[in-house]
Amino acid sequence: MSKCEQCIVRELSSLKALNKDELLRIAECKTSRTIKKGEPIFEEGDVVNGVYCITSGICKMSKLSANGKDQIVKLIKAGELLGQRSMISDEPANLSAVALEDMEVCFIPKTEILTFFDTNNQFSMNLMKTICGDLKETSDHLVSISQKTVKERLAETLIYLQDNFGKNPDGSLHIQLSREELAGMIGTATESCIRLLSDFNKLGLIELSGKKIILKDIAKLKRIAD
Amino acid sequence: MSKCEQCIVRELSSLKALNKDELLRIAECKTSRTIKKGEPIFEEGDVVNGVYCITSGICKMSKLSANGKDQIVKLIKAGELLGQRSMISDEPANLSAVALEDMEVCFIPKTEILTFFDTNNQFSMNLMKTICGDLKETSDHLVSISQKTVKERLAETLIYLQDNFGKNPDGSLHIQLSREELAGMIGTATESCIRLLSDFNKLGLIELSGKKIILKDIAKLKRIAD
DNA sequence: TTAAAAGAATGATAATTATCATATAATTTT
DNA sequence: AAAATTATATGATAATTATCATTCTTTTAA
Repeated sequence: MSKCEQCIVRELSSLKALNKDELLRIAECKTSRTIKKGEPIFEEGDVVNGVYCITSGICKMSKLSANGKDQIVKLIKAGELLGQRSMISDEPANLSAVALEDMEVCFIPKTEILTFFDTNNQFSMNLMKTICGDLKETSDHLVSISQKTVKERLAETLIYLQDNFGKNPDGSLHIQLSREELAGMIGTATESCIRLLSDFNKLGLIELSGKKIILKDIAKLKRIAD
Repeated sequence: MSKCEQCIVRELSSLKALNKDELLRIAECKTSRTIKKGEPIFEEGDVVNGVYCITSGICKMSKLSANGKDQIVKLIKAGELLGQRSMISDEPANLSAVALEDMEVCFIPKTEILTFFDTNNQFSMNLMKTICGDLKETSDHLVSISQKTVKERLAETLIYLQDNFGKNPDGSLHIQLSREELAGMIGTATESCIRLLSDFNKLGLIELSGKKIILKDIAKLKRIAD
């Protein structure tokens, strides 16, 4: 079992405030797990007694609405923590976390995290700032969904995906979302999403080849997104 | 100047974790202010170097979108704190806070709050839980705006307003929102909101008399809201 | 390798929602 | 109290978005 010292999560998340001793304690109590693409890490309503460190891979956090559609609230990638919110609130998970590609995660029990919270001020401040950042992002997302058209949101989302998850050597978006998932991100019907992608394609803003999406004219996409 | 001990904010917010000494320190450094209905406490982009305790009144937190519409993200009432998020993130305010009725607020400087954060674990845990609660609420709001129709959201919002802000002796909603503001809460055009209120009125779900809204059939409203 | 299943694309159409115009009511100002 | 301003209401219409049906394509499984 690795000692967590070289871990990307340690480098990027609130855990960067932990010292060697604290990291050793985590290394001893953590459990690692592999999650295949499409599988859940946890689901809405599950009691998650700790946090997951994402060592590799990407997952979506989504909520099933009454009409059967899955709204994607957030994407999470390697280096981030998962399940902080429900651990702190002491509530079952509000969202499901499902792998978008194969993942490696480590689970750290709640008791351990709460000890750090009490004894390491920098850690608790980091955790706090992360959650505050999430809150700001979610508020902005809310305003965007509420006030922008589907077309604007699609353009905005495509740019977001490229900026945050990068592109493959061939220039296509690295993150692999089905049309249904992309629709679930922007909050629209799958067909509407597909139609607009076709439009963007015809206008030369993007290029579609199979599942792959290549952004061709980012300036124009940005102008559409506002 | 009051000593904060009897204050409703002390009773309801994260500040309940503070002891007498800590309350005295706040009492000494706080500044009180009256805000008239319609006036801002702070605006999007302002640097807010502390938090506001809401002693009385209600305010809306909103964000102006590119198309000139004001999206209301959250309502805040007496007993709550304002500006925690941007204080922790160390960023300018992401939302504007505008009084919906005359308000009394006390301002506590950031330095003071951060001292408590470092020295009083219960306080920092409370603050954390509050922000986590906000995050959950905002996520749920996001899913609702994204997946529900305007009609469903209107019904949902009317019930929310009555549940959280109560009703007057005549049975009307206590909180006074203009049609434009109500539209800004549910994320729709003012005219659409007015039209649906008329429909609800004709169906006997609510009663409109001037600005006042009386909920007549909560069960049916709930059924519409899902 | 072929059959079956799932995903993507497109057309036709309906439903929802926004916009513009205008009328009426309420509130504020003079 | 009258005039002016603002808020609310409603009609007509346009734009956006969803839904259902169907075809084509890709992936998965037999």
